[in-house]
Amino acid sequence: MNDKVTIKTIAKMANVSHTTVSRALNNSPLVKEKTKKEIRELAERLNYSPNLNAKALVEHRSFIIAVYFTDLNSGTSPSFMSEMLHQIKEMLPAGYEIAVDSFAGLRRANQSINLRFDGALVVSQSSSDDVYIDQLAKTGKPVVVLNREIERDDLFNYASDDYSGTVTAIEYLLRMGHKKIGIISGKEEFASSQNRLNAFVDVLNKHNINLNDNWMVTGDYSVKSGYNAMEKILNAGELPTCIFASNDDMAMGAIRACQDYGFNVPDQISFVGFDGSAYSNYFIPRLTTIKKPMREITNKGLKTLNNLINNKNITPIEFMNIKPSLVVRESVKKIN
Amino acid sequence: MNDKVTIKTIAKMANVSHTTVSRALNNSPLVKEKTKKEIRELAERLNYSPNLNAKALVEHRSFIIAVYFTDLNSGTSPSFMSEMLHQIKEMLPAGYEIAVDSFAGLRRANQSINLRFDGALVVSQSSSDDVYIDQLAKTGKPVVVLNREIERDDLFNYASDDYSGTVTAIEYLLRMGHKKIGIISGKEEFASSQNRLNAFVDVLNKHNINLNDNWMVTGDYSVKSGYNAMEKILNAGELPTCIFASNDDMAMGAIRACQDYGFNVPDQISFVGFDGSAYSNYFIPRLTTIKKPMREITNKGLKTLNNLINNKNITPIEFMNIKPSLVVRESVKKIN
DNA sequence: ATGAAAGCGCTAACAT
DNA sequence: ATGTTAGCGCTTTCAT
Repeated sequence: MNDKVTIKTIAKMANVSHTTVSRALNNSPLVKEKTKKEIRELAERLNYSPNLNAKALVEHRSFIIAVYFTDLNSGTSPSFMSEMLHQIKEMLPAGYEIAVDSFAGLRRANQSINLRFDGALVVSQSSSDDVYIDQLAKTGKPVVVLNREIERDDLFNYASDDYSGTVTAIEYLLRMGHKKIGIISGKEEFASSQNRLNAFVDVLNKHNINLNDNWMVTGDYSVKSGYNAMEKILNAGELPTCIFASNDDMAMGAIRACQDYGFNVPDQISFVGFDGSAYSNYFIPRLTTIKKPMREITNKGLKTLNNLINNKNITPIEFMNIKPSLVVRESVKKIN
Repeated sequence: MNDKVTIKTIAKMANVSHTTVSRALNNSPLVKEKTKKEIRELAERLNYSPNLNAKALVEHRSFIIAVYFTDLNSGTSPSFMSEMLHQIKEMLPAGYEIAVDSFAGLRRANQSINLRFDGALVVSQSSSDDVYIDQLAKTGKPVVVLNREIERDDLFNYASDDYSGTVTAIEYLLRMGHKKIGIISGKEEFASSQNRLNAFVDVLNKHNINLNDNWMVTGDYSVKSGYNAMEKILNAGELPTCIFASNDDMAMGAIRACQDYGFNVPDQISFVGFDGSAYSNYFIPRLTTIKKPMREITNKGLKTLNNLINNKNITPIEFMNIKPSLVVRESVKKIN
């Protein structure tokens, strides 16, 4: 255990002041090349690694990027989360850590946000996040909100256009001849659920198609909730010819329920999901779905955050609603 | 923006020294209750929040728990990862951050481990992690390795017993009358793949059942790789009556392939998976699988790490291989 | 091109 | 019960 090699250790060995060591290690032009080289070699040999706490204290930055999710164990699909973290980590400059946390966790523990971060990336699902987003914004540090449209114009914000994605889905169903259309909604407090539900209602209204209350049920975005929701529909009398599920996980659960109750998908009941999850293409039947533009959203967000942190920010605050796309596979049957 | 409220700000306002403020805020018994109360109220009112960098510098700890995965975008199943992070976050004392990182990321960027952490939790899949685990161990700080059995006895280590789990699976298949058994292995460099493959071979040998090379293929734990692997088996001539897939994701991909090639599962080909993933119970057919004891592993690991960090450690270093359990569902058919 | 000294915000001896 | 002082490891004036 090489006990605490600091710049002073190196300074002594190199017969220079610790100031010079600091400058050399930070590649300051003020230090002679020869000296720099010596010091660097020494640092390498001693396995020196700077004390980030000290550096952070004096530089007023922490080398930490906070990544907040609405909740870590529900609502946010695991594959979304892991892809997100991977992408963030890859795009971040070396030396930065990502601190993962959730607003739901803070709420449960009655805590406030941690103030030690240089920039925050919020993957928001619910307007209940707003109080925390506000706390983050008040720090004056760079904050970028992803995934959900927020009602403030002082923060960069990139989201997927859930409304238009749902319109695309429902219009596709109509084109395929469906008129009896049901919906399995997601968590009621999630903006995405609300937007998708609103779009669903609007499109059917626009086409003068009656809404059947029995065919409109609510889940919580989990596979199991999709299963339960579908059971309700299956037990309610007349059946719809197709279901729009607010996400792929619930669609899969619901299709499972159809199978258990002896209904063939898509012959008797068709399904459209939402997300474009990794499993959707391998499910039986392969799921027709609306693919969320995750990569684009994350990419945009991280570029912006990096710029903000490095003060390379010239662009004004921007909001972008990125359009998802329809992926046609096997779970929707064309009917006359 | 309340610019930098420090203990000195509070000290001045309360007409005490900053030391007293520090003590009061840390609930030292040396401070009079009345003074404490005043100071606390003042802190609250001023929205004071301690500078963790300063605190970390002087206390020689950082309030950061490092969580390392082998890779963030492959090998580690997303649902495993998100459940893990959730559990970790819930069990951690308030004020701690979790810094998520991956060894694969470090390798790609040619970086070393970050030294700013009070304890590290390693979710290891591969022996290629060992070089980094060694770096972590050398810091002398608490390190707990999860998920994979490591070949050193100076670190706490909790893993799932992949070998025995696979034995259970294969013996179940034999009991169900199967003799023509194939395997789809996971990433070759992953210990879990090797252990599962070894157990597979050993059990069949023990029962004097021939190994058929055509029925032994390798994937990479992804759904897609399961699909591709199964295609190979399907195209290779005589078919096995069942397949042991090294994880659920590959099983699902493989079943998808069977479906596409017109084979019924489980009537023509049976399947056993491994993991007990969230989707396995909703797949069609519901997947019979070996459930990894994730929760137990994570729980054990975190308790130990917490104890280690708080020096409550009396137990000697321990290694535990926790046994997984068979979950019988619908993907295995009994044959005469 | 290099060094001396100050200070970031906090805790901890060591007074009193 | 409270204050004074020093110091954690680093960067940054200000000298030289």
